[in-house]
Amino acid sequence: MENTLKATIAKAFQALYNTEIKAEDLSLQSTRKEFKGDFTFVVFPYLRFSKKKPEQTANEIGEFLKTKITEIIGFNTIKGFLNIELSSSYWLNEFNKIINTQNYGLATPSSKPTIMIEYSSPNTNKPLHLGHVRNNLVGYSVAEILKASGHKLLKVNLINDRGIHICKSMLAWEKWGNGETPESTNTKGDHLVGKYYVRFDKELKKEIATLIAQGKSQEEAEKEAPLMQQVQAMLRQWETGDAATLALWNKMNAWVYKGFDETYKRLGVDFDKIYHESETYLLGKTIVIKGLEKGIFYKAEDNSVWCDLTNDGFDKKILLRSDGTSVYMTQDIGTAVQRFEEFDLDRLIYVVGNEQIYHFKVLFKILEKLGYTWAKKMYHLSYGMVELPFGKMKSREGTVVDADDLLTEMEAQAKAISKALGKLENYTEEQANDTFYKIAISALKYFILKVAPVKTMLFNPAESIDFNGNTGPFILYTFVRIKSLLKKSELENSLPKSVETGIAAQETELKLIQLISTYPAIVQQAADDFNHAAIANYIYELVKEYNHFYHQITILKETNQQLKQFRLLLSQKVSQTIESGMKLLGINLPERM
RNA sequence: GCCCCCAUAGUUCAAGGGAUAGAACAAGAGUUUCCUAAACUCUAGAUGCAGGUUCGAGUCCUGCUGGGGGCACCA
Repeated sequence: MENTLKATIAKAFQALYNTEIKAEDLSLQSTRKEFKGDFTFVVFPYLRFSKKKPEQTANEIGEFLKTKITEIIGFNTIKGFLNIELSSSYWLNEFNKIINTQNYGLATPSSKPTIMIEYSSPNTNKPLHLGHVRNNLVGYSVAEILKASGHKLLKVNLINDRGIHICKSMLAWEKWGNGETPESTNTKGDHLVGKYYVRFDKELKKEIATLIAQGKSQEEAEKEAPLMQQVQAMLRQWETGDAATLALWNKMNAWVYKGFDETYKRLGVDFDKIYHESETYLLGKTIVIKGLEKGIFYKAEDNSVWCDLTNDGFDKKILLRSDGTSVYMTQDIGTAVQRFEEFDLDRLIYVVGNEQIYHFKVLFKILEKLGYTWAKKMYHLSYGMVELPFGKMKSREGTVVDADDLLTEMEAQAKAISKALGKLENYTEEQANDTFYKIAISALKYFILKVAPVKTMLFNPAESIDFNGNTGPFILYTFVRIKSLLKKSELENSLPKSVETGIAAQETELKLIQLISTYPAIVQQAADDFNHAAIANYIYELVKEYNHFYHQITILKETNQQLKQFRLLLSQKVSQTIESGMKLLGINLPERM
């Protein structure tokens, strides 16, 4: 219909004002809800062709459209806005098309090229906190949205399993651990390792304070602290492949992986491939050396290798240390090359926090300088920090919101509310717990994903477990109410495949059809913008409109069978659209709550 | 010092250059002989400042203010 309207408007310009305008250059928008109409055409930009007043121009075009398109039952013009009103039979006909479309709103799977998306990328020295949760949820959701838009997706995780940070936990465990294990302490492995990371930091600070008291400067003290010296020695031992160090490293990392797996499972995220930094950190060196030979990079007097980006708006960037070892950038160059060699990728998306914007700009620029044409296919999907009402999250200081604790707390809250409302009677304990989990995880995911990725967001733990308002549980509630309605109707599986387009549909019903009809475009837009918040906001709008409908319109007691069936079909399609959209956010829905 | 991002009701978030800037929470007032009241209805309340571009600016440009982040032989 939008295309028909545009084509006809173009014809109107030809017929009325003798002006050639391409139909695809015209833009239509949905009429805002405070005005009557379905689609709106803004005439202001075209007044130079009509040479008439806005309202007159709009009226003339409106009249032209009305005579050409039978579905138009009327129009109104307010200033330069032409609001086109379509008949209810048009919308009911649209509805019939929609309910007979398989996987409505989703493009054919794998009909578009492959996209690789890297997300999560945790360090193995501490458990996941709220910042990681945002990363995981954003990465997973964007992957689902891109899949829905037709792309084939490769979800990958690069685990940062080596370096000084994990050595800190290892050293602290050796010194003060007394052989503790996850089993002996009944602690998740990542939490146990994190405990020693915090311990290391605490002990190091003590040493530094002592040295400063003895007259050293801050800088000297940090360098000379015995713990610092020891941990650096440990990293060197790791790099030379010292058996005992590697054994400890393997043992503690295994604890962490087991813990991460539990958290990933609980968050409902997964990966098609996992990379470990311990296996990739040497990559890139030969590429850098080749670049050096080609004169793209240069060597400093001390033998360190650099890339001069001062003509590209960046600084100079070191690529190999004077001792010949790699840095973070070197590794990223290597893994990028490896990935494009291994897979035929249309895009490579990195979901990484916005503190690394500069790093990725430099990475992409260096790859471009090296002559890789695929460098322009790389994209850094950055997201803002998660802030807390009481200050910053610092894992070394223990001021974090731990991912596992948060989920547990939210499940308890869901349970308390359900109990207080007397819901879920005659559910088994297992069924009830599954429902509490679904409610809690929906609250967390929706809370985070309704905010656009670029924004720094504030996470208030007290408010986040409030299940009223624009929240996941609010959407879940609407969904289960529809489920209950369909069940009670006893017609769920015997509804017709179409409705009579002559029935008297109410305004709220037509509004719902209209909203559902925009779903495919919303999915596409969200995919183009990598923006899960567009999906979240859309579902919320749909749910609000449905709740309005639900309160205003009688369904099961409607005596007109055609109307009753239509309302049930409409409810069913709304529930399916909610389910489809929520799946793109990684949220599964319960049957009852 | 240089660079990047953000700035919208008391608070947390919306708004593909378009109309009277939407919600939610918090505040106040209502709605259950009726399909799940975790709902619905109503009231009050906002574009940091100064210019510019445009028929039209929360949105684009410039400057300023405020907040965050980045500029390591760390990752």
